[in-house]
Amino acid sequence: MTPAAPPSILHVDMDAFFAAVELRRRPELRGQPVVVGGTGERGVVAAASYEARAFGIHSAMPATRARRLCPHAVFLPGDHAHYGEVSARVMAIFRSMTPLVEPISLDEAFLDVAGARRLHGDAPAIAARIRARVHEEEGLTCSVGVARVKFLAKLASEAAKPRATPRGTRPGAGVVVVDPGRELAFLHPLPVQALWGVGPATLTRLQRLGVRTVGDLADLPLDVVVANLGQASGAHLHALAHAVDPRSVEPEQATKSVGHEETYPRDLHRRADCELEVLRLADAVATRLRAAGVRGRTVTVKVRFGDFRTITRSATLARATDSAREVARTGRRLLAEVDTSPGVRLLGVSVSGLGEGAAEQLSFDEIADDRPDDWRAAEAVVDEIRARFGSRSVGPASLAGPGGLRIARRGAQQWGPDAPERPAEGPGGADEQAGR
DNA sequence: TCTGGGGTCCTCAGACGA
DNA sequence: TCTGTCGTCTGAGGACCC
Repeated sequence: MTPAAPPSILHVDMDAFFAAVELRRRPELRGQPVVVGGTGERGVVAAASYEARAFGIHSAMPATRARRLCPHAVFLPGDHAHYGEVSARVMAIFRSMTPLVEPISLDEAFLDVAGARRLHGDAPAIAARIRARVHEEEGLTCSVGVARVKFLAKLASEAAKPRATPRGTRPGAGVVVVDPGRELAFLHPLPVQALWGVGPATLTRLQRLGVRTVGDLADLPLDVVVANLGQASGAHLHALAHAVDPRSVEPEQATKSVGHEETYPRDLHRRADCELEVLRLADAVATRLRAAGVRGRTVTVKVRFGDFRTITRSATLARATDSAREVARTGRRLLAEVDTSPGVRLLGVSVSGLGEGAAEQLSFDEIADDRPDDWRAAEAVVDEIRARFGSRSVGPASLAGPGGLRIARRGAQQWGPDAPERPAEGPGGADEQAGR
């Protein structure tokens, strides 16, 4: 029997990332409960310091509830641009150890270090080295899981994390290694919702089958799991329960859709307001498509009503586009099918079916359009002006108001609308430095 | 308790052409 | 010409992730 290959997949997860970055900027807040996220009534928590977690606050919790749980916590609006900069430096540390880095989000990534052993040592040694460098160079802490496959590495990093308790923060192991010989012993006692892909709906179905732990799921016959969860999810989760995960670390992931959505502090009732918002969102999405050098064929409009009922309407164009005018026109056409009078809480616009922007063929619609090349040239000029003078320097005339242009930007409202008392961001904000 | 934003993937139903 | 089947595409919605 050949010995099992040593584990070489790392999952690195920054500890309370956004909160930790804020504490680094504001050391006077250390030791206090700090909550980062949307500050308005409809905001949610993006990250909570371990002191805040001791009060039961966690990410994705409505901000209003977090305030009730800990009224004396310091609530900070998120700064997506800054977190992105810090994240890029942390990812660079990972890439200095191995080129096989798959970022999952700003604060976590998978690494395959099988080819880095000769240079940097075995996987646990590399994990320890990464933790030390992230701390030395960025003043931040992270937890690392090491295993033979991705999802076990992810569960291991979770096990390595510090824990918030009412009596204070209990430090974590920092690095947890799941050796091939003890994978099932590590995995099977865990609650089944620990598996990636088991959310509230799947958990309910599994509980109906009497499944509580990953081990319970592993004991079920495959056909029973598939019959209850569907072919794809059923087979996938059943495999995970047996510690089988064929997914490799993929450094290059092509974007499949680009979207922008926004929850409003107050529901929108007037159709004209909704149409204007669709224009804003379409402008933001098209700008990002052009920046990425891609075009898409399917335009989707998402509408969430005041009662949280959510619908989508989509249309596939004859040819791919990156034009704000075309995305907005399609978006408005889709919006026309929707009765907005009950009140609209959220609007979103996204473009999918993406491909490289080079090849194109004019459609009949476009040939009939008034000089499409002029529009394309105009939008290219808009991109150039924004790159030099900031995103609010130029935009559709209908978005101009007393406070200047209302331009949507990625991450600007990541965690819900801001509280009304927060001063409006003027020219010279973080975004204005971008593209220099 | 009242639920963000940016994504991916899956399922299902209906339309349509071969 | 009509009907049934199959595969593919499209649209809508749901579940899940961070």
